Amino acid sequence: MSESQSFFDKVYSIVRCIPFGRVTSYGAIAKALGSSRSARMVGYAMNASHGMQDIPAHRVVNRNGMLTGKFHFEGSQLMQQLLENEGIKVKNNQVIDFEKHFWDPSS
DNA sequence: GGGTTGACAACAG
DNA sequence: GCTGTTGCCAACC
Repeated sequence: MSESQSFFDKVYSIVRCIPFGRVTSYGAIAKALGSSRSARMVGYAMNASHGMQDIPAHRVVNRNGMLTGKFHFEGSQLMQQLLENEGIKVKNNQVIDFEKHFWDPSS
């Protein structure tokens, strides 16, 4: 139970640690988990995070800074709304100044 | 136990 | 520069 957390739990742990007004990418999280190539798993874990209120999945976007998973939210505009609420500008499902708002999970 | 899926990422054409 | 395909790895059927 100490370090035996599943891949999902690890992802949740990192996503939950994303500071306010910051975003990160799936690949960055996957890399932080030690599997830089399991970015898809990160997204899959997010899919299960729907029941997790402590998982700000809206702060997680793809490496391109695009809100790929916005369709998985209850409202198509919910994800963008949350990001804008944190001071992050979103245009056409894409985060503006993604690099500036990017947060390294290893940090 | 095997095959398919997937909120991505990297490479090739 | 953009579109298409492959790779990864764990979960789901």
